[in-house]
Amino acid sequence: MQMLQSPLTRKLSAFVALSGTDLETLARFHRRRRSFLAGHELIHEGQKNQSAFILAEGWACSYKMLPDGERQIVDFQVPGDFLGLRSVLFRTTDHSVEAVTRIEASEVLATDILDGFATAPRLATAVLWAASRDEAMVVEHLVNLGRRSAEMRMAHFLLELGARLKLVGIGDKTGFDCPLTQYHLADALGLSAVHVNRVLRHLREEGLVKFQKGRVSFIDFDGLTALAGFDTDYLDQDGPLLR
Amino acid sequence: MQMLQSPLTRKLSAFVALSGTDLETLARFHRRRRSFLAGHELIHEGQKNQSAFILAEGWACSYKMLPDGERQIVDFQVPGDFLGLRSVLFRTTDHSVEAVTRIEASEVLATDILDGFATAPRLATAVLWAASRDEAMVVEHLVNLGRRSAEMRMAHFLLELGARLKLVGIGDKTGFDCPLTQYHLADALGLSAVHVNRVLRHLREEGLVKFQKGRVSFIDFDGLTALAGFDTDYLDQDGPLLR
DNA sequence: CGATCAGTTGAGAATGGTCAAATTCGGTGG
DNA sequence: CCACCGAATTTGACCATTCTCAACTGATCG
Repeated sequence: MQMLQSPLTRKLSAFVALSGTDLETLARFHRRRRSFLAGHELIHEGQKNQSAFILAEGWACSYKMLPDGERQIVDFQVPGDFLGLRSVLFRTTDHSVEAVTRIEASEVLATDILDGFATAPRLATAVLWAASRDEAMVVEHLVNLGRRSAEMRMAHFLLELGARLKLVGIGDKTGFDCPLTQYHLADALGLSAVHVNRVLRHLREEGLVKFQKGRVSFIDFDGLTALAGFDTDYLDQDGPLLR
Repeated sequence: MQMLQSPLTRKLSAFVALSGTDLETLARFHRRRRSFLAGHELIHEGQKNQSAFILAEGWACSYKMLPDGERQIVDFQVPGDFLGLRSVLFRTTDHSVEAVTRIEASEVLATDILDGFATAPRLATAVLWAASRDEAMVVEHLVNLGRRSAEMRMAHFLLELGARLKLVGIGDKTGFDCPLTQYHLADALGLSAVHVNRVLRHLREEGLVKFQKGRVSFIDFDGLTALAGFDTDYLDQDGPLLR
């Protein structure tokens, strides 16, 4: 089985050196390749026995709807991220996942994961690490919503996305291509779309970041980092760790 | 090893029927019993190789501090909950945990958990479930902060705590004893302590819920549930599941 | 019996929301 | 190539939720 290094492999390798068995098991997660159009809902809140996916190509977002029709985006997923891993063990899925762009993803059943854990313990640790990292991002997002101003939220959000994309080889310190609309940002940051627009303008006028025509450009990276109080520690991605 | 059923055992059993081996392994997690005074910080953000704890008695809270000295409480822990499980695999811990009351907890090392996973796979699944459930609560909390008004946040928060405590046998439909101050609520809900006070007064005047002298009393449970848009699905606690 | 900490209340300010209307832009059909 | 459409973005005016500051009450504790 000779596949090019998948984004997930790349990400996990940044945490732990994977053995041959690990890589084979991981490769087995990548049978059942699927592709979905932008806007398609892969995972439905309230669904029973939902399987998970590994995102290979494109962007997705996970969210919850409220009774009044409002939406809160919990996180965006980029290549190498799991979709729906959290509630693979739940009776009913607690959130939905939708393709933001056209995406390519591998479907993974709950049994694949649990069996894989039994045969490749080091991989299990790596997947646990990835899940912990996802949770750490959700936690940081929560802090963002609870205690930061609209401007800091936006700055922090763009910096986090930049850091995550760098890890999978998309984008660099100067910026990244970003298919999100201002409505996506609003639903993620707990703001109105109108205010998102104002915040983006202000950050642009301050000479910190630009978000135009589907590209985020960091103008003053350090200034932005300082404004956001951004610290990459919670992403835990400073070179491989063995244990 | 014949110990009375610990709150964690009780909680996990609500998810999966544990075998003898599982229970023994679980019991081994409960060596290294510690006790801490109210206010003690058990887990420090930024610390390396921090161990985790299982809370047996009392309340704790996990939080992050911001550069400007503000605090965001991510979650409260009640008996049966893990403390610091998320970053047991991280180089540096991404959050702090502090005892709200005097607490009793068992210290668990990263190796205990990983070795335990190898010998008791069903227990591993149960712990993964518990971790997923913790994450689901953080996600619901995030939705709370992003898209709900102060009043709905408070209502939702009190209902969730009530549901969690019922699962471990503390409190019931009429209410529960609650050692939190209004400052705790403020830091958890992303509000000022002043506004927390006003919101509580309003909920009391509406005849929905009372929080006085360390006790939360549900007056109109259904009305409160409707106001909050509270749905227990994400807690996934409707009777045991085998698989 | 001060001291301290949690809770309570009021007045004014600020951040961010709502509503409504323009403007830009990428596509699409003629 | 051009007219047109819908979606995304932009801006203004006004409004509301929540914050901040400040003062006061009440309980607890040495």
